[in-house]
Amino acid sequence: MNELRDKNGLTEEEFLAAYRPGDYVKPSVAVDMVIFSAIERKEKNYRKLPEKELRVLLIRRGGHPCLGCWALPGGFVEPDETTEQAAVRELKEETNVENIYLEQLYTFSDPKRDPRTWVMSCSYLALIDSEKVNVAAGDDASNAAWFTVNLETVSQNLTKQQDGFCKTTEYMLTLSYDNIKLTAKIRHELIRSDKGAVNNYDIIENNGIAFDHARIISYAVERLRGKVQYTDIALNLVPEYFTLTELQQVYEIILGKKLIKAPFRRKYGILAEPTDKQTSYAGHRPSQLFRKKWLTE
Amino acid sequence: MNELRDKNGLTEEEFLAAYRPGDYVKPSVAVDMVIFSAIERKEKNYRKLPEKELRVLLIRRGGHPCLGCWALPGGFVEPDETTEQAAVRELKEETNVENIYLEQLYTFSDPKRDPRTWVMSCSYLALIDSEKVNVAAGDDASNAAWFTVNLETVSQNLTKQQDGFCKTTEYMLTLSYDNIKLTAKIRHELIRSDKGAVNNYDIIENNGIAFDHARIISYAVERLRGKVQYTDIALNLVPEYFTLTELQQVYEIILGKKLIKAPFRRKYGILAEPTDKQTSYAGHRPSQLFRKKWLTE
DNA sequence: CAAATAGTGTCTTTGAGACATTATGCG
DNA sequence: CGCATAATGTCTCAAAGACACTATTTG
Repeated sequence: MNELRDKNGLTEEEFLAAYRPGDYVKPSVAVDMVIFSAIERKEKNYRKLPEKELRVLLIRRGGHPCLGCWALPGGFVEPDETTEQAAVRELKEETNVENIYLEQLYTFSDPKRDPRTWVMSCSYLALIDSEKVNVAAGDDASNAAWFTVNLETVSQNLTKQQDGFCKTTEYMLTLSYDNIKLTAKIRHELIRSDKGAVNNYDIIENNGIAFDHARIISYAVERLRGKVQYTDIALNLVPEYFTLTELQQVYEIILGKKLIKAPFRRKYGILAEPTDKQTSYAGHRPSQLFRKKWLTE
Repeated sequence: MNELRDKNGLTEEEFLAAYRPGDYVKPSVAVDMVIFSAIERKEKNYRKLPEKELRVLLIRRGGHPCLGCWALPGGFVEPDETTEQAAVRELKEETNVENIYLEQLYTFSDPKRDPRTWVMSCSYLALIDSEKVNVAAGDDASNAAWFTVNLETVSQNLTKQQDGFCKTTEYMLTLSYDNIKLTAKIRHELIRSDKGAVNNYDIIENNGIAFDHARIISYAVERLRGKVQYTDIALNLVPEYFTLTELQQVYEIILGKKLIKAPFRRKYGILAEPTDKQTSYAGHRPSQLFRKKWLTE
């Protein structure tokens, strides 16, 4: 607190005591959580290992707008909390989950993104391991579901311009659960030149995904794809004891491609600490179980 | 727009027509811009190359709160614009700069970060090349200045815990301009375990930097340090024609360390397209001039 | 010619990619 | 015994780090 006086002769203390907020229009600020998990699909052949899938938790909207559509869990930020605290609180209230990995993703602020009124969304990326998944959304299970996530590039166009370029990429996001299939096509236009960088994202098709949540989910997948390669973030998707093959599967479903075993283990084996436990009765050679070894730098 | 009716029998159209925003307390949302540039220090020895410094544009506050302190340029978001559009508008209004690189940084939302009222800050990282710097803040030059940025780790403490660790790092941020020296010490506590990841940032000392802007600037430096290594973002800090040594200097001041010439050119030479121009009368062998070659992927 | 930087060559080390080989519990 | 996966060895290739050497303009 400083003692300087402003042009009205007030100290900071006096100024604050006299301060009345102006009558400006303010936005509502919500948090939306993209909660991912790596869940095993049931395998018919008893000898084969189950395959994992990347899933996201969605909640079916029971009221307008976007009635019947599927939306990310979320809620409004309250005046005595940070957006992160709001995310933690909503996570607990809405999905009954605590103590999971959470990081701020991006703040979406298109004034038309909510048809009701001006609502910004500060989005969070959350990761939860497959053992905690069953707990999630226990209360309201009929309106919550773990959708399998698929994000694919469907077309790309590159145009060179003077001093830069323009690249247009179209992504198809597919979310499936039982016989429900939600899709969205997103167009990303990137213009790069001496005059700055412009990123335009547009949802150009949307089937059943509420608000701009298709865009938020796509953004989250991209963030996850990037960070998984140079951080230990993937450990949050794996249970307390895990095999290296399991960890590799997590990488494969995030990156959307098969990886080769030996180099994978060389690179990401540092994330795992061997234990004396093993898997058993798997119909083939047992596998050593590991524990998480978080990177400290 | 869907035709489903909600529990009150309304279609979405009817619902929206009847919609009245609730009377909840809402935050103000501001944008704050961390505008960096790489500016050459005057060199006394005519033969020596000038050295670059990483600088950030700050504006001296003329009113409470934080009267007399130096703050990031910024302003409030208006109801018909995105935060990005607000950043572009404020940049033009407040510093008279257009067409520069801009990317969203982070949304800071501590409800106490502004002593007046509840104000969130959606911060942006902006980069401007040294040739455009003179224009910046032309109107209000006496209250705007390019401060030299220094961010150093002053201590680090690592404690292993069950299933994870806790790391505490203290950073010293020093901003200097003429004989003005602003400093802040920031403590970052990172707790990582099966129960999630917690990041606590606290400003534990602050001399002359407004609000939580010391934290925002530190965050921006870290983002820049990270991104410079795997993107072409550094090109935004270099003029239309530049030498590879100049580009290397930009990397060096961002990363805070000397780099070796040959490997630097192998790695980042792809960002530069040779021209037939050269520097001249530099007191030593002239250097080839390059133009920016933006990465298209 | 000397100062100072420009620009290149190359050795070493590291690590990723690709593939092959050996090992082993289970039914 | 054979299925399916576990675990490791090794060759190749690409890139980073480190250092040395040559080239060139200017005062």
